[in-house]
Amino acid sequence: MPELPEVETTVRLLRPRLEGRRVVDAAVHWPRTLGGQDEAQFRAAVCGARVARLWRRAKFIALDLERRRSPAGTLLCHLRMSGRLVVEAAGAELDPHVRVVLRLDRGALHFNDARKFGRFFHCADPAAFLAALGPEPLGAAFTADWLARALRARRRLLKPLLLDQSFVAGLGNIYVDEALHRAGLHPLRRSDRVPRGAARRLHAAIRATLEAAIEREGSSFDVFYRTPEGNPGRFQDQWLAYGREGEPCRRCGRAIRRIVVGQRGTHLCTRCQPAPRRGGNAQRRVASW
DNA sequence: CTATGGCCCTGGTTGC
DNA sequence: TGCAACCAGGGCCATA
Repeated sequence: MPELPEVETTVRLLRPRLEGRRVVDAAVHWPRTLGGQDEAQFRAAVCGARVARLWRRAKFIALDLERRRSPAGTLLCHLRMSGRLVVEAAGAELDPHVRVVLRLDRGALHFNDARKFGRFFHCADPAAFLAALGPEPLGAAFTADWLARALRARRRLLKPLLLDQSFVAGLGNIYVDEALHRAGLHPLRRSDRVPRGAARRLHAAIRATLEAAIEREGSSFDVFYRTPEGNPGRFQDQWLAYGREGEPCRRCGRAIRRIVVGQRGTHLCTRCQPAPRRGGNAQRRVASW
């Protein structure tokens, strides 16, 4: 599943092939990819524009567009589960899962998305569109101190909170499990009961995990995620918890367990990530008046 | 405020 | 062997 490291890898590898290119034509093969936007308006917004800059915010890939050197809005792409962006040679054969094609003055950008969850949005003001997102975990605003306070300000289970893009933006199921293992924190811990020192460990773990994953161009474990050059990522070889049910914890040797938290498969070491006191998952409702 | 569950989708896996 | 049922998973929405 493309999460921050996979999206960052996509942006980095796509940048030299996209920046400076002009969109000559747009074909939408699966209209729902536009999420309700009018297809004709979308095509009009994109065709003839030049890709001035490619950037990332959370799991969104953003293409700043220009016409005659003036801003012409931003195309935001979200890969969701199975989306992939690749620049192909002009006239390249169309894979049956390609949902959108932006024909360029040199080559063509193919949006391949088997599960059809990915989305393309054209918007005039991306900052407004992205305003509801929490801080970038690799950005300057995401400090250990901020995280410690933010955890205390909420009363959520750790894992669902870290998956909440309005809390921190960019983590998904894999990297939350990885970061929690690295920090030695149980996914069912309540956020407001995480001590300061543990919050600092979590902060460091999130950053280290993401940086290491970017370094290895993300994680691939099924047919879906590939870099824009067609290569699988290499971080799956270094997973500590995710996808390792029954395998020994790399730190202590105990078998990794899989539980379900908020409908999500969750992987952890019950020795390195001790369960919270009194169950933790049960929201004990105390009668009060 | 927080939690739960449905929905969107399809390819891969599991079960019979 | 063949086929149906099941499931994962990000984000969003309605409901409790």
